[in-house]
Amino acid sequence: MASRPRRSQYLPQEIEPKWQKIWEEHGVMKASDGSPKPKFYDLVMYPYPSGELHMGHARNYVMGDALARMKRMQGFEVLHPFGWDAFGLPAENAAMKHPGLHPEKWTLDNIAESKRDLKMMGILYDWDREVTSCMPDYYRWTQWLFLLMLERGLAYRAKAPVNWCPVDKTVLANEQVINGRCWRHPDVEVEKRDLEQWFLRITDYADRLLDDLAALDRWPQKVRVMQTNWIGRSMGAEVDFPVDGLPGESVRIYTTRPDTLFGATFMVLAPEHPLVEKVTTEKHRARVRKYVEQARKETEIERLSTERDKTGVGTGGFAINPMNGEKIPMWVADYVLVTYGTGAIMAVPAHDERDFEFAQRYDLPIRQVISAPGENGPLRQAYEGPGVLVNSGPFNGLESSVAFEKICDWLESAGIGKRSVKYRLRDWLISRQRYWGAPIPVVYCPTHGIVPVPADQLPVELPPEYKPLSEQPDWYRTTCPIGGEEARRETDTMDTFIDSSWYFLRYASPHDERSAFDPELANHWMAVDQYTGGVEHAILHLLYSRFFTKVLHDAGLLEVTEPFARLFNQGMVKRFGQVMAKSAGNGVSIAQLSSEQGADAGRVYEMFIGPPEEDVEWNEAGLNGVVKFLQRVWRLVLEPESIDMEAGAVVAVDAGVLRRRVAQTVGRVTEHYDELRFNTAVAFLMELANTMQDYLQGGGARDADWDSAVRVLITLLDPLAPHVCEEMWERLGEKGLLADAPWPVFEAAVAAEPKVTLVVQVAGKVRDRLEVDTGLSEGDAVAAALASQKVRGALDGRSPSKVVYVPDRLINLVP
RNA sequence: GUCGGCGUGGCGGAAUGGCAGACGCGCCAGCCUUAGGAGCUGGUGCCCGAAAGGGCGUGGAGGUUCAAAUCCUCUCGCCGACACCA
Repeated sequence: MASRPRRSQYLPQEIEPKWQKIWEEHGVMKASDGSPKPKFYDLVMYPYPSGELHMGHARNYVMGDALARMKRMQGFEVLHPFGWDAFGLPAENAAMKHPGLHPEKWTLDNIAESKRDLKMMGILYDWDREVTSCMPDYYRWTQWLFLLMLERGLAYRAKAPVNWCPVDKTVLANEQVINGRCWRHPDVEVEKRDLEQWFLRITDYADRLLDDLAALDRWPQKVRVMQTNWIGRSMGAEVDFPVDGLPGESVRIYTTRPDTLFGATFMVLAPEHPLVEKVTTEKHRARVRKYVEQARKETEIERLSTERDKTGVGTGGFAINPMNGEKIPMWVADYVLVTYGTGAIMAVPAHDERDFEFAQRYDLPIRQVISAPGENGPLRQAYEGPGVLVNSGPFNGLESSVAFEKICDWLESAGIGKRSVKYRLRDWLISRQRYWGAPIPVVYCPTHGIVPVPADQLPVELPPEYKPLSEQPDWYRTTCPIGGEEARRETDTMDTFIDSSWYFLRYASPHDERSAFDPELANHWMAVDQYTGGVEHAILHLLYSRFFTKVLHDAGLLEVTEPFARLFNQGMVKRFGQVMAKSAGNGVSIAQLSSEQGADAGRVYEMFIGPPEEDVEWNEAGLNGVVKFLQRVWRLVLEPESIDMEAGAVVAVDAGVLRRRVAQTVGRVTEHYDELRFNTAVAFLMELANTMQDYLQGGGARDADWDSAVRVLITLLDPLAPHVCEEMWERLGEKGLLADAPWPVFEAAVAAEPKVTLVVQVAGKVRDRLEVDTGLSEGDAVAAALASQKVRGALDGRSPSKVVYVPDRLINLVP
């Protein structure tokens, strides 16, 4: 140990646990429902409880925490809750791997571990409001919401093709099918089975889910585009094509290009289309059956691949094009999907790439009906653009967009077709043949059919034994709630995305035993003011939550129609070029960081490392830089006399410059925190620290200006490095967060830019400086300057080689 | 293929029409020191120059503007999402 007096350093290992304990004892982040303060709902996506956390997980929690702390200091009543998306497959996998381990135990153990790490990072949540989706007091209300959907006609049962493992006798998720085989039995081919499944009618809300996106102007553009594409609304027409030789029979097709109807040279039915058998002639029957059988076996993924050549078979049957009475051959091909539109299309090879490819392969006729600019002679590829109609009888000469409307009018008046809107969004299949989920609360009664479990009998609790519900007769045997007959419970559980579609409402009244949420409290806290989480949820979770919110609004239980006012997707943390993950073995453990550089350093570093929406690479050297910064702040605040003054500062910072820097920092840091631009906020704090150091080294007095700089520095840094800041407050003999240290306000008098200066330079020689009133925009200020006598004189008829607009604050900061 | 995003020093990145490279890392030189992965000072885009100073510079090519990393057109490269939706 050195005997020379050391500069003091703070020891995170000592002060961090100390403050974490104090915060917990004082319930610092508990949200009060009846507070007169304006509310701020700061939410991070609740995670799947995966156990020990690393710094990859920490990034968005630190962002959420920093914002919560700032908003609290700004006088908001902050709701910053946390919970666990606790149902799901990983728990079942763990249970299968370790016989005797129950998914619930595994899950709750993981939660305890994760929770410890969050606390170790100094993240403050209102733990009184913690929700855990796998607990009966939560899933009871998930079940209640299902019943609400059922009551409102939004839940229904229908047959759907599913992946079935014949050995496990269960349905598999798409992710569990590997090369057409069961993930747990690599020798066993997965079967496609049509099974009765539960669906939610999200398509009823397609228009509203799409149209309301426009109002979400504080969502990333990217997410709105993704949702728009996912919903995929298209405008077109349905048209009936009579089947030749089968009077009264017709095939309905859907097209977005009714203006190309005269170019239909064949028709294609999806293999599953109900009329395939009927229109097929005897001669073609065997081949068609074989093709249909083959198509059924293929997975969705194989079928939808564009890489693949299109295949199909002729049925021998013909349809009549209602526009011109022409007989066109009917084909069956798997590039037409039974689940979209009407499951049948008219093929217009001249104006559709896919039809063109198919026509070429099977030598089917191609007839151009839209003139392509600069093209004559036979088309070498499909022309999908707009143009003037040709070969289209009475509609020749019309522009395609006009023809679209005229032909639709004609179809409607002739009664053979109508305008139609279609979506690519499908209804939401929510039943899962899994144990670890919320049981779907219905009973099958031989007399009364599907009977919802009465709300006062909820929850339908999971049986204690971990075993498929369909193999637990003691559990599923029950009586009909209506007539008391012997009945059977639904043995499917719900998709975990249902759990997460409403958890943000439960936080408003987490212990309510009479309802899923107290409408009054939910209306008080909603909408979420800031929602932060990974972009991987850009579609599913965010779309489902929007759907649930709208349904609850329609049911009169919620005022808002959108749950999340502002959305932010943080980037991922990488190390050694890979995303930090337990499986990759490259995670920086929170426990270890905490015992070495400290949680504060980790927090500040992770915010400083790069733009919050970008992926960033963790590196130790950068972390050490932040450690140095925090230690420097510690010395500036607590022992400024230790700052070496011998060298003297070359740039003398006087009190005026210091004051100005302080005011500027308050303004910029506040603004950047609000926009979650933490990387630049940290840079501004470092600049302030640099200026303060220059001030001391230039012999600046430790007077009121200095004290105010110190106070501002600690306050602004507090949301990111709360432990060390609280410790500094205490050592200065002042109150910190616990006493609601107010957030500094940008002092308008100093902040305002009273003037700007234009520096005019001609040929690098002639210079002039001109002060311009503020109130003028930059462009106007420059124009005014260029028009002024003073500048005109300096220019002497030449044009300026350089005009620089310098805001006053910069001129004063940079001598 | 379609849609979206991004290209700036040795590195992470600032600057969203107004001093390009803030802030940090790294590196160079020096200081201090019972020596140390500590602290302090100065330097650090590239080229010419002893310096003063000058020239060039935000993937590339054009354009708009007094002024462009920023806006527009084309182009090259990387990343992401969707992917036969008729």
